[in-house]
Amino acid sequence: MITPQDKKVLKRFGEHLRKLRKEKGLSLREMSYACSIDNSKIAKIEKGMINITFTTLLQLAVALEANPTVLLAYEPAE
Amino acid sequence: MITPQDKKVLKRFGEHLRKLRKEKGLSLREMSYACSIDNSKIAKIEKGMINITFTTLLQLAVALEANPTVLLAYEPAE
DNA sequence: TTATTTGCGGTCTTATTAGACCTCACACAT
DNA sequence: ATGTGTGAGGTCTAATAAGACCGCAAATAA
Repeated sequence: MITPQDKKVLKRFGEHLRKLRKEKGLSLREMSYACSIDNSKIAKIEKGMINITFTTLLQLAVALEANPTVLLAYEPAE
Repeated sequence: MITPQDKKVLKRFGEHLRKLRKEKGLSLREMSYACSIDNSKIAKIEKGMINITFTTLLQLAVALEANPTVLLAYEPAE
């Protein structure tokens, strides 16, 4: 069950991910290629539409060439 | 699809989680109570049997009273 | 011994992710 | 105007996480 609370959390994470991707100068399709995740899926993640799994989280880190912890290093929803 | 590679990754994460739980001095049931995740599920996570979602990851951090990044701060499988 | 706790694994249903593909509108350059 | 890249969503199937419950064997306590 995906609670309204979760929605906010996922949305916040999505914003963070988007920021990281932009900083890295990647387009959705470029990032898609870099981590083998469909670009439409990445867009959904950034929009907080899906609750990604652990392995997907690590894949994203690969594309960003960053330590996975970076993906969780952000201010939670205020 | 859950590849053999993923299996290793999840197993490694499970070991790390288990270590964190032990350090915190929690039993599976205590932790279960602390984050509202069924104890049988936590056992499976520690055994690397399931690929948890983002929100579940955050829930685990709650039980450990730790920053979510701590859950990803470990040496990946060698 | 007896009782309690603990880790662990199985089962079942439902909700949802994964994964692949497609379409569209918009911007910008050619 | 034509082509290209981009963000954003929609659709479909198969795989699987979520969630809740149960039972058991070994360890621990009483």
